[in-house]
Amino acid sequence: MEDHPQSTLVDVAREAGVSRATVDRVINGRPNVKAKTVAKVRDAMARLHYRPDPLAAGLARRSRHRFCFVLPTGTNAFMQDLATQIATMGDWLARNRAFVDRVEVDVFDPQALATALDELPRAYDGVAVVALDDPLVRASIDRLVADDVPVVTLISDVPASRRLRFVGIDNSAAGRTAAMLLGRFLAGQKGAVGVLVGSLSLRDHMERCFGFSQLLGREFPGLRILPVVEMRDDRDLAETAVRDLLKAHSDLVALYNAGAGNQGVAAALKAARKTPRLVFVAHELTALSRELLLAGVADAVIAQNPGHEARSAARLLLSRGLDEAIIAEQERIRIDIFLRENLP
Amino acid sequence: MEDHPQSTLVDVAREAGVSRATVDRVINGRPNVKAKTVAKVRDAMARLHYRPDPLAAGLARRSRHRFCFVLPTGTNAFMQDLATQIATMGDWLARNRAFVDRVEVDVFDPQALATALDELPRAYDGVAVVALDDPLVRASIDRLVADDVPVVTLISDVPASRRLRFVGIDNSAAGRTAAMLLGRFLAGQKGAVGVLVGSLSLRDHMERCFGFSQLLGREFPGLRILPVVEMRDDRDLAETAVRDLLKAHSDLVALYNAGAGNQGVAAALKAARKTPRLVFVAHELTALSRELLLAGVADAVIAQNPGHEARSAARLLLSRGLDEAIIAEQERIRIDIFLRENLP
DNA sequence: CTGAAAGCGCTTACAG
DNA sequence: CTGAAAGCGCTTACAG
Repeated sequence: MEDHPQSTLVDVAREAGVSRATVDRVINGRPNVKAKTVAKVRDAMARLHYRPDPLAAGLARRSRHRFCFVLPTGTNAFMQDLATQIATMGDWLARNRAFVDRVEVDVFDPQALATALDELPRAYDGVAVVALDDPLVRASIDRLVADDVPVVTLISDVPASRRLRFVGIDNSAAGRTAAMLLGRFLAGQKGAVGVLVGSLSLRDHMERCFGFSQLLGREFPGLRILPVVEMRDDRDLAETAVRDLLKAHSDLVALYNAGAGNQGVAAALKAARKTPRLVFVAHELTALSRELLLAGVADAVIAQNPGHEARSAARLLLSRGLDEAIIAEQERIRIDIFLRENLP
Repeated sequence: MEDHPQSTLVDVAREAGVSRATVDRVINGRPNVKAKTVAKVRDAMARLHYRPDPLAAGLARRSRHRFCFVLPTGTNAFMQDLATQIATMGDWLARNRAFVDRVEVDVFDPQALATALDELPRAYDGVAVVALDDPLVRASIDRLVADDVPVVTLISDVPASRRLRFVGIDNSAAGRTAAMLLGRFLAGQKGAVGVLVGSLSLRDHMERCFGFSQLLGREFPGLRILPVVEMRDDRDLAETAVRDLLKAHSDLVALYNAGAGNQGVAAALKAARKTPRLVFVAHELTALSRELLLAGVADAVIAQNPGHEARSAARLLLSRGLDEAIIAEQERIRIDIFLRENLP
């Protein structure tokens, strides 16, 4: 059992022959200390292997962290899950003197999102936003950052903005993953593949499509990708879209839904009663997609973990406020693949 | 922007008309307080929405947490990764006044592991152990727990023991997942399937085999599972095993390695140059398995995240020491599926 | 059964 | 440029 002796700031002060206030100045890089004194203190710190206690510092500073999470309105199951996860981490955050507010905005309206961001009190110590890649939104994010409010983008990125970081998955890779599974599950079958998205002006949906087409085209030449259908993540529009695809293409063998609205897709597939079943790959683990997987309607679900993403966003903002290092590996959001067998 | 006013213990003392020491007694359930006083304090706490500050409490208590992680010796890449991840969280732990030591033992020797556990200083505030499901080991774990040292099992469980919790994946489900992927990738092809493990007396390997056979037998009747080969996670033994399988079964179409030693499997597959390629599913994401995936030698890798597991074990032990709640969802270890396309 | 006082390791005015 | 003193929110002996 190893020893872990901790020397304190007082020990360093004594060793260096200065006061605690001076040691504090050196540790925190505050001004007005003679270079010679700085050196003395640094030496003492090194000799004693001093490691400051950030918890005590936080207490003395009475520091609090207020964060704001900006989420899209609506009943999308994934976003609801995300909201729940944010609420769930409240206790943990409170223990770290951190608090999060939530704001909801229409995700399909860049102007509304930009305004919401502009109206955010600059007293916030950090903002996490499910963004829209739009010049207006980008400008609003940059204004926040200019006002010294760190911003992380969540789920959907605005790469050109000055956000601290993007918390989400590589959506092109997610699309490629979907294509690989779908292609291999079809195993040589030839035919048409339908692709649905909420909107091609949503960066994440667009990137999934891109990755999907890219890989399918390269690896599975027997499969023909049909023109992408936008259905605004609406289950009725999705249902109609799938019905139309089935009607128009008798050789339809598979479906990839890069957006929400799986309820509609499932309804159309059920009504069609095609044999052999179409291969169907969807996104996000929800009560519904889980059911579809168990029922054998969906073959695979590509997912990201909203709990992980919420905590990661909070940790990043917190680490910024506390000036602490992060564990990079912990903040990498993975592309999850779920089959019926590895459902959590 | 919401307000988050915090009342302190002093506020509660004033409101209840008692001293801080008494409030402290009530908060922490210490004895020697009149029921009436307890009630007064409770009321005041409720009125002020008082929430104790665990960081300040930790400071005043000068509490430190010493944990010990007991890992298998050897050069197994996954275990090395686990060791690295444990080291990586040192900084974060230190900030929380926690420290971890590491002990290494031969994983194939129950007696050695039991002795190592018995010899662990009872001053530890928690132990995480990559266990062996053996009566000797179980008894040693139970002795630790009896001595008031909480234990979590890591990666491989001892379900009958009194361990606080198991940090790892559901290995039967992992085996089923492997079977599902392998079966679907074969897509109707008939033939023999080879299965390798390190040892059937390792609970995790055994459970993977079990899940694998169960699902393959049920869902893919065209595939014939060959008798399981034990190769002690040794690359040379693994290579020989695969060579033998290839020689003995001309209809071998797929391979599942539930253990380590993928290097040997890959070498044998390479030497055989069979067309069409065998479908090969392996476990754990390592430098090698990643390469095999990229090279198209392995079709899928079933994995667990050692960084997540190390942090989860530490969080569980820490939450025990601090008497704090955990976020259950965060401590669930997922069965990861990696294809070439979603490699991190 | 209860409280006054000192202290945990650091920071913050304030004085010089 | 530097230090003495008070304080962050809680706990710990000790006294009564």
